[in-house]
Amino acid sequence: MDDFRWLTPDQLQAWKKLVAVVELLPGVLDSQLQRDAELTHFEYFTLAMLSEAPEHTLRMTALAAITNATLPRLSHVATRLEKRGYIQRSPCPDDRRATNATLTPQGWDKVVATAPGHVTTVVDNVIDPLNARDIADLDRIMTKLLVPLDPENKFGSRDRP
Amino acid sequence: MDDFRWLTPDQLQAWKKLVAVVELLPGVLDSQLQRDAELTHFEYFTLAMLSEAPEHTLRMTALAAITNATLPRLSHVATRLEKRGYIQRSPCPDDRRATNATLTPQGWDKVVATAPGHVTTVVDNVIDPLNARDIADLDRIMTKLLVPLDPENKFGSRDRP
DNA sequence: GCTCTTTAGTTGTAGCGTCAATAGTTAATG
DNA sequence: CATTAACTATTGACGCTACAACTAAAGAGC
Repeated sequence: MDDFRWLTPDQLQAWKKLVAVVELLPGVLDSQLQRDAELTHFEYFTLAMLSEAPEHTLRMTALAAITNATLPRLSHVATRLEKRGYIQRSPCPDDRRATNATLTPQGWDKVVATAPGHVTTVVDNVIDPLNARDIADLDRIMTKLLVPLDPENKFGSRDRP
Repeated sequence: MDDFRWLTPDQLQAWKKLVAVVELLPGVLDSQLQRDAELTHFEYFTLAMLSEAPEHTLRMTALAAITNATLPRLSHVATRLEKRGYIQRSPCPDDRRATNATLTPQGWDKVVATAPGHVTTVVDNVIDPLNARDIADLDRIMTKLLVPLDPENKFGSRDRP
């Protein structure tokens, strides 16, 4: 690490800043949501993805995919969200191995009540500091990064909405 | 979340991709380091920052700053790293409240041995997918994001190296 | 039809991070 | 000076995630 530079100075600098953002951003999102809604960002994002799904329902595997989560992680979170009455799980009729997760009316209300504060946090911390060109560049760069991070596009992160 | 768009489609898309990267990148870094060196990325980064410091020594607060960590987090990590013989803590002579963390020779060896594999992972997942313009854009955008994420520049993330 | 493999999901455990509380030290105020 | 406030660091408890092991059902090969 002393006299041999593995990354160029420009690369190293950009990398360190990316690391800083990756370390700091989750904390900012989590603490606002924890304070205002007693939800982690991942819990909120899970509810939000269900709220955008047809019939507010997705199979666990599909939900894990669009939330970029492993199945065990989602399963634990689903247990907690179900206990709190925000979602309900039911066996899938088509495939008896599968489970459907459905947003309950209370879950919908929770998303509706929580969204404004969360979006404000996102706007303040991510959208407002950037102009239109920055947003376009950010999108382009993140798309490129997701190729190796998610090689099979398993999580569908690179799809258009 | 249905008929009222809080973010424009472009903003929403860029935001979702940033979230995906923030969720996926730590796992990729952690699993390589865990597999090859039994180190978390944060542990490695902590050792690396010490390896670049004068006399391989930093005060806990300063170390927490450049690693973007809270003090309790660093304190726990320091306990583990000290037990494994990679760092040593000693009271600071100048300020009896303060503690200095110093990289041990074994800690230095660990960094030297671990760096190549880690850098390869970074290159494969972050540097190679991007061209020079992307790197410059990434640096510019991350710098802007760090303003609200780290308002007082407490962590020094925006400083030149 | 019967194995063998793959897929879907859950559960338990161990490890890491956050938060609140604490102790000890220094600086600021009157 | 004496008192209060602010800073530095650690600790313990609790919650969340990763990993491995496991159950159960669907598909593949013969």
